[in-house]
Amino acid sequence: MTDLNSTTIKLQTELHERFNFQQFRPGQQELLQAILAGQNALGVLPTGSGKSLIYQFLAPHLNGLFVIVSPLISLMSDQLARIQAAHLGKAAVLNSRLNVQDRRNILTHLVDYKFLFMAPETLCQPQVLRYLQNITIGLFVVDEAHCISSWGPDFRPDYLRLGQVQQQLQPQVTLALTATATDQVCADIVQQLFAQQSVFIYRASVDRPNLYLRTEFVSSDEEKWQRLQLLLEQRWPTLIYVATRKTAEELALKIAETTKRQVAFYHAGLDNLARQQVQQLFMTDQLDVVVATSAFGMGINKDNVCLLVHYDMPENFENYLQEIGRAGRDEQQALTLIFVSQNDYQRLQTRRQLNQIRPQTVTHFYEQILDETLQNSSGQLAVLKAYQRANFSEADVIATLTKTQEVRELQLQQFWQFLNSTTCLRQQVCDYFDHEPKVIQHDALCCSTSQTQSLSVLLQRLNLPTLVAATTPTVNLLTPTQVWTQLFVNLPDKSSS
DNA sequence: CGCTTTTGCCGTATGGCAAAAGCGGTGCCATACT
Repeated sequence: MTDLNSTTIKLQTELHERFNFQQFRPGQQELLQAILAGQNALGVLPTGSGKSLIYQFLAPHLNGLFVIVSPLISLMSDQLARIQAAHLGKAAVLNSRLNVQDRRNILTHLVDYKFLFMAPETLCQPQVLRYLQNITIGLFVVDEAHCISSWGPDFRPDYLRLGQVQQQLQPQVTLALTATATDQVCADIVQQLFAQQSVFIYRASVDRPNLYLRTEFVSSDEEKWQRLQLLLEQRWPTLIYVATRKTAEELALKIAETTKRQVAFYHAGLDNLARQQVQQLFMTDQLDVVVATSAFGMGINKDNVCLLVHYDMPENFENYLQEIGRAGRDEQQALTLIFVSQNDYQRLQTRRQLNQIRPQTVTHFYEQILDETLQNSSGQLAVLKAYQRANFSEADVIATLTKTQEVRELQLQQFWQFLNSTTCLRQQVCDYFDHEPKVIQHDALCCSTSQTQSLSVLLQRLNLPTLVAATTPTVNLLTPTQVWTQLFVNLPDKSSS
């Protein structure tokens, strides 16, 4: 007891002295204590709760290099910049954007570094592994660890190799971090990454009391548009999620033409410059509305989004939670609204069936038989090639994909049931994700099952914070109108494919 | 799967019609090319 208390005080003193924070966010201290005691750990902590502080804090406490696996280059650069700005230790990013010389310099001087960031694809390269196996790894961190479950099977298979890599690297401690994980996803992470090793798990609740969750039933796309217009009368920082790049562009254009909102679209077909411009304009409130695909998300930290609309529904709880989580980061009241349409549900159903990789296709790929499906789908081919690089057997690939497709199907059904249910939506979100049962305060400002009220009445009651007068544009930034021109010039089909 | 959009055919100015095509979103990496 005394020991624990004195450790607590020491940690808090250090937090204050090194980082100038008064106290830990929930989970940080528990995870730190477990790791300092030599335990592997899995932390499920909400976005913005300071996950990266954990490994930053540990730098002076554990010998050896900290290897941090991150899914996106932009996230790596972000973290690198922060560590360098705060002088927390020598740090580097390893990825394909480096030239041969820089890459070799890093790999041959690994002992000089404290933090090394990279994507799983880089980490899994035999050459990289050889260098890493020759030095002491103090901490192995898998950031956004839910990617093991959500991206591993049918998008980025190298995520499935992290467990094997972890065993080869023999780090002193391994830490997995994520913001969203059900019991099943936690089990996946534990099994894939830690196998037989013991793991300390800390899980915070996913509940966000300042988010109002609303379902809005519609029978046509026209009806969506009618209701969206009501929401765009005020100057609220707004994020609209849609299912396709095409819809993103078309809806943004429609909004620009018919409302007073400053708007842009955002999807992965835009080049880096355009993406950065949209992000920056949105961050600085020079854009009111961004219409985006799921490309808009990880690593974008705008805290005052108070209206978040799912114009098209996502295909599962996991994506839904991640996406509504981008509203109300400032703890102010925010409205999240999802259009529920039978058509959209059927579209998702048929698309999922169409796009799944069939066992026969896998067999054809492994036996090098020409397969029509593969010829028509470069995406499927890329996934299979990644599996092959990772030395998966045909049977393993088929088994993994079959299981994943069953899971995806179930996830969609569960999410559809949720949207059509009449019990508290926030309660259901917690029931779905949280490990510990939690009772939600189900008041009038909770969700659309609370009481029937029209959209306009609800908007009055919620009293969302509107933006004040437009901020003065920063020098060198394009004005939104120019962004428009720019974005339409950069339409994806011209440059790619 | 079933619906919408594009293409191809006539044969020569414009449009009508049927057949065919298309049909998602997330990002690493490597390779081959400037």
